[in-house]
Amino acid sequence: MGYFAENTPFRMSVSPSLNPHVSVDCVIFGFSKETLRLLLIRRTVPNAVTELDDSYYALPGDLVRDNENLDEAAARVLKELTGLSGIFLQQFQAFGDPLRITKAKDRAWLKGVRQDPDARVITVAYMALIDSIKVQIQPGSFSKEAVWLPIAEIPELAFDHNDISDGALMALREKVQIQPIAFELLPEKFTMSDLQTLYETILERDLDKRNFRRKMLNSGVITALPEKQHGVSNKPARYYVFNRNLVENGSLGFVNLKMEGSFTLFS
Amino acid sequence: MGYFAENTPFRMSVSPSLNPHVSVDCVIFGFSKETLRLLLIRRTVPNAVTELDDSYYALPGDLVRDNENLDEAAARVLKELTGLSGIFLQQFQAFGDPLRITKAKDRAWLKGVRQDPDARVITVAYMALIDSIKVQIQPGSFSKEAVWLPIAEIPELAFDHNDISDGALMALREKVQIQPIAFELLPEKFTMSDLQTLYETILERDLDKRNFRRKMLNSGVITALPEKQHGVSNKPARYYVFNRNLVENGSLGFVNLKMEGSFTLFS
DNA sequence: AACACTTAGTGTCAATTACACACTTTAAAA
DNA sequence: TTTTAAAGTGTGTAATTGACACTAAGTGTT
Repeated sequence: MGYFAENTPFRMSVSPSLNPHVSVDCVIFGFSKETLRLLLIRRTVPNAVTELDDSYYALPGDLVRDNENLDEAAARVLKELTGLSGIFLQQFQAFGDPLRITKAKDRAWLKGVRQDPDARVITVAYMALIDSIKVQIQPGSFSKEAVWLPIAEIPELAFDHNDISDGALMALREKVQIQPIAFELLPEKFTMSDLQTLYETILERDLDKRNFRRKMLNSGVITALPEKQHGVSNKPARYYVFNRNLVENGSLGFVNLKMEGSFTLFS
Repeated sequence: MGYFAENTPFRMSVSPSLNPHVSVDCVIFGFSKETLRLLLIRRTVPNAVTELDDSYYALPGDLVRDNENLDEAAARVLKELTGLSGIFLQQFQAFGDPLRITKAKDRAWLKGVRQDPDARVITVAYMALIDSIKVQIQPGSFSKEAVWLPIAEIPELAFDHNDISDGALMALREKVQIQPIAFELLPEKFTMSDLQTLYETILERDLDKRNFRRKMLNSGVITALPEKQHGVSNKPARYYVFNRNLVENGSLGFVNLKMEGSFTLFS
């Protein structure tokens, strides 16, 4: 019925198993010590000949393989680095400036690592939301070293990775106001204060405690547990869980953090 | 200061001027006769040997050139087809399934048109919002024929273009509820009823006339003109214009069509 | 000239939701 | 027993939402 033998996905003309022209990069968000953080890998430039440092940070990423789609490639990168799967991972933007890989340090690294270091590479950027406690950096993955850096302290990164992480942060701020996804950054059980601090951190503004609690509880996205904190030297806080099921089957609407000057249409 | 002569963007090893691995596709929305429409091109399959029709519809798109970024490529495709530039054009998703170009008809077309018809192509999809009156299909562009088809009547398209247009429609529905972009589908001057019908069409639900007017006027996104309709056989409607400046400099918040079950956080 | 037809345009009230605001409770530590 | 620190709780006012039906202003018809 066509040009191929049945069920043979076609793969020709493209080298070993990597597509040398398309990569994925993951902007991995975590939340600890009241700060939003990114998981970055440290690269060492092979036979560094530049006058600059011989190491620098980058977003975890990789070329896309011929037998996987973009989502799969991103999930693979995430899994190889953190050991985790089933994580919130969403494509948010493709970056394809022809000059995105022309910085000297980047080119030195590419020379040591790619067959065709001059090939133009388009990258599809994903953002992942992780409870950073769960992450155990995997040895033997593409980087020896990975670190959680507060978003306020991100240094100059490889390629256009600063653009990408900036874009991810903007996308996160917007999405968090529309869908209840912030929970992905917390452990299963969390206190109301944890949740509020998280929102305040992402949105960079203070929220009223009583109004916040009321909204969250009325909305039905979280359920109170009987359990409370132990061993804290103040009134122990109650634990809550996120109602994943309710949200996923869409029986719940969407979060709607009202912003300055917003307006609303209606039926 | 590096590996290249000053200001020389590097371009090597990649064939003539097209990147054979990355394309852009444009989902071009228009609004006329109270329906949302897509601008599609008709392709003819060269030396059709299949038992199937020898022509079919596709989204306008093209391979990305080596000297342009993704946005530029999309703008070029849009301009070549419609003659328009400066149009609302926003990237919304990359599609990269390895099997996206394996359908028989697609492959027949690729064989007639691409150097390496087997190469895997990732495509970056854009959505454009156009006042369809302004479009004059350009002769000599990559398709002889282009048509506006109501979204309810979109046939089976090339490649994964049905997935792409479905995705665009979903993205449009969401964006329209967050940012005042629907105006891009109307002429500069429009009546309140035009605007309401547009929203109703996109959202597929009825809105209350009086409440709609109140919201739109209070929000400040539109300004009334002194001018009214002429020659209509009923009470002539007032014209309004969209306040592009207000919206673009962000002095205005964002549209917020409230949905079933939504909730709001606050300061 | 009167009337029919069609779409534009307008106001109010009740219910809901937003937002501002301060004190009491509960535990551990001193 | 007192101190310290964070958790947890309620009310009143203002703003917004949403439901609802008639009049106004033109053209076309008789």
